Amino acid sequence: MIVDARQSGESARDYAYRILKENIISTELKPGSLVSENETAAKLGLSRTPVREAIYDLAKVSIIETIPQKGSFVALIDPKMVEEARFLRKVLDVAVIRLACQEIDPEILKALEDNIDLQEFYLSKGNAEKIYELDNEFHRLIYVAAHKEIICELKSNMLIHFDRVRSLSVETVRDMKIVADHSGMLAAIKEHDEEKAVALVEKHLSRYHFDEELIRGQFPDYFK
Amino acid sequence: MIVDARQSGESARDYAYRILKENIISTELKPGSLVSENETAAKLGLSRTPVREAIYDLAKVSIIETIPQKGSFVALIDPKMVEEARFLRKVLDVAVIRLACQEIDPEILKALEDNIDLQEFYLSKGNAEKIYELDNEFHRLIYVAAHKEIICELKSNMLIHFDRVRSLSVETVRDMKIVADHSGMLAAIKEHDEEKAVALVEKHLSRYHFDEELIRGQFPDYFK
DNA sequence: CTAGTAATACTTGTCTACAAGTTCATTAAA
DNA sequence: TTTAATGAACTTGTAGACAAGTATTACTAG
Repeated sequence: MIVDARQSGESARDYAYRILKENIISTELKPGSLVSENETAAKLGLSRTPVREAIYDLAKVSIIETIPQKGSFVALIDPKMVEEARFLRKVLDVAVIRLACQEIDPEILKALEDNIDLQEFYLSKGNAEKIYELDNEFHRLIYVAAHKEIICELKSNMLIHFDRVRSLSVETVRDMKIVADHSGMLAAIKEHDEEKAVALVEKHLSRYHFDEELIRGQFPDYFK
Repeated sequence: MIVDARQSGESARDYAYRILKENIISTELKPGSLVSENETAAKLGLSRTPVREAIYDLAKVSIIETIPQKGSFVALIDPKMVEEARFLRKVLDVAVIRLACQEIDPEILKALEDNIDLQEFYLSKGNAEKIYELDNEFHRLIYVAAHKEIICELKSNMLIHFDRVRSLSVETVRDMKIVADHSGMLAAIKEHDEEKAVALVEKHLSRYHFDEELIRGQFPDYFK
């Protein structure tokens, strides 16, 4: 497990959650592997309590399965679960961008514009990691524009299933297209053009195709 | 706080969660009131740990607000939050019933039919509480039909905001209409008629109108 | 050598104790 | 009387111990 430092102001629980989530998405913690509360607590320099809470959070969206008196295990990749995550994201993203098209706060609009400027900057630098972060933030801002922050949070938790298979996929160079998609969405929001925005969201999501057979061929043990 | 007995096979954590949720929805635990971990644990005959975990779960959907070293408080009614819950329910219910219309397992269909028979039975008996339970179960079954169980769970958690204001509303006699709505939805699913089903879902949800001014007039202290 | 059993080393579930911070009431001083 | 300080009684955050259950391993009996 890769453990980076605890950020200032981060509670023990949040710290444990962040580290576990990162390691699950990257499959540094392999699907099916045991995540012991004691062992994790020791590695993070915490007691069991906050670690236990973080594990429980992850279990709530079935990315960890806890079996009483046996252990907590990173869930095997379950195509059904990946589909639930994909479905949730699509349904909510579409519904939320419709709201954003209807009315948007100038401040949020500014934040979206700044975000895209940064995306283009890092695209020219070829910094994929930064684009990944900005991508997440861009979509979150649309939820903020629609005043649906809690829903965004719920979605994020579920998205772990999706992000994990994404991280296993061969990363083709598609950052350019992603940034262009975002640009188009922002334009649609400015023009209050719901249909255009929705079409773009759907196109955008289609770029993250889950090629189950391919990944299953490479990592058969990771699957349910 | 009204505490009924712990069910067999129910973990301490689940028990605490269930009791707290019921008391929050019924406003037996008043908006703004303190929910002390120690006090709750004592009342339920548990230790702090499982109670703490239950409180944390509720805090995740902002129905409880925990302030470190100060306390955990039942959230005041926040119309924004009620709206987020309503929005989530509508968007998901619509998306999910579309899937159910496309394809439905005969077993689930049977369960839906049985459920409606029971609804009609209890309607004739005038048993509102049973209808409430069957109502929840009916909608859950549609999620099961669409293979979206986890999403259903996430929605349920958020719905607490919605259910709480619903429980504060004067209960007009509308059970009849609700049961009829369900009947219509089932028919639409059988006929694979998506548009009809969606129209019914939207009509159905419109019956749960949140009359903010009315409730605010009656319980001004409960609001944010 | 094999089969069964007992010990052991794990796991999570729960409980209790302590640490750190907030609030509020009481008390003492001006 | 008013005001400021102090301490008691709360709160949650974290830590660690014990209980109960499981799986493995080593050992003993046949």
